Amino acid sequence: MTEVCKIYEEHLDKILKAQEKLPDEETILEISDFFNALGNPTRLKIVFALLEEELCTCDLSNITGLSVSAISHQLRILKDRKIVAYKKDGKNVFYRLDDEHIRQILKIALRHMEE
Amino acid sequence: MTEVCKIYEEHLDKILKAQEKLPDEETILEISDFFNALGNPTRLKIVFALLEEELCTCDLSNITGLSVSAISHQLRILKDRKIVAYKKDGKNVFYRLDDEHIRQILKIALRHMEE
DNA sequence: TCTACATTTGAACAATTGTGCAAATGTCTT
DNA sequence: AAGACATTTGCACAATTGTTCAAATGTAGA
Repeated sequence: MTEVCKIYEEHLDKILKAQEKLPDEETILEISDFFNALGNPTRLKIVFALLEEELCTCDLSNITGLSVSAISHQLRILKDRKIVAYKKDGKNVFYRLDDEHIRQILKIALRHMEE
Repeated sequence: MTEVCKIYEEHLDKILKAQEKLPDEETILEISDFFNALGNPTRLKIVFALLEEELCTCDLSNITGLSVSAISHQLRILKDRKIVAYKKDGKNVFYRLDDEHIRQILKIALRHMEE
């Protein structure tokens, strides 16, 4: 950052208070990573598809029309960010949503969109 | 996409059902844009700062330590995605969260992180 | 062990993104 | 009208991202 604007005396309080209340950098990064995971059409489609029932990589490829490889790469991201969990079954790997929060957030996001 | 894996006979039902239930492309893009807006550290900091009270571009620059220009660019994105609203007051432009859904979603995301 | 197929992985590459800089715009005060 | 300062905007550039391809790995069955 180069440019710095003047701090109004009267804004100083707000600024210090806001800075204090801001979550620390690490928390910010965790939460933004979480939203970022949902902030991509392919990954969001995967998550929506998993709302109903668990599906394997191949199913998700067929559902979305994307290559198995592309799906697998995105599944890794969703897995790392604790949005999906998986279970191996023979040659297949079945993915499911990792917890109830995901469903809640999707529901609110849908409601938010309908305005 | 090049590689396509075989559809299991027994998975065909799941696949068709999932495809049917999937929101249409436009909705997917809208929702992923929404999450994407929150999925960046700078923008998320702005949103957290605005949880308490409305702030102007300059305040947000001071709070985050980023240039006024960088903040302004990110505010435009948050504005376009209906996450923040603004009001002009003389030389200043004050931003605030646009609706209650944002607060709800942040609350759930925080809870999701605490596990 | 060999074959078939599901999945993952790493490299490569185009596309997108986030930031700072400089210039433009807007608004208040003198 | 001129100066001061907040904000926005367009450009440039480095960094990140999403996809494909090719190769590697894993697993079941002949």
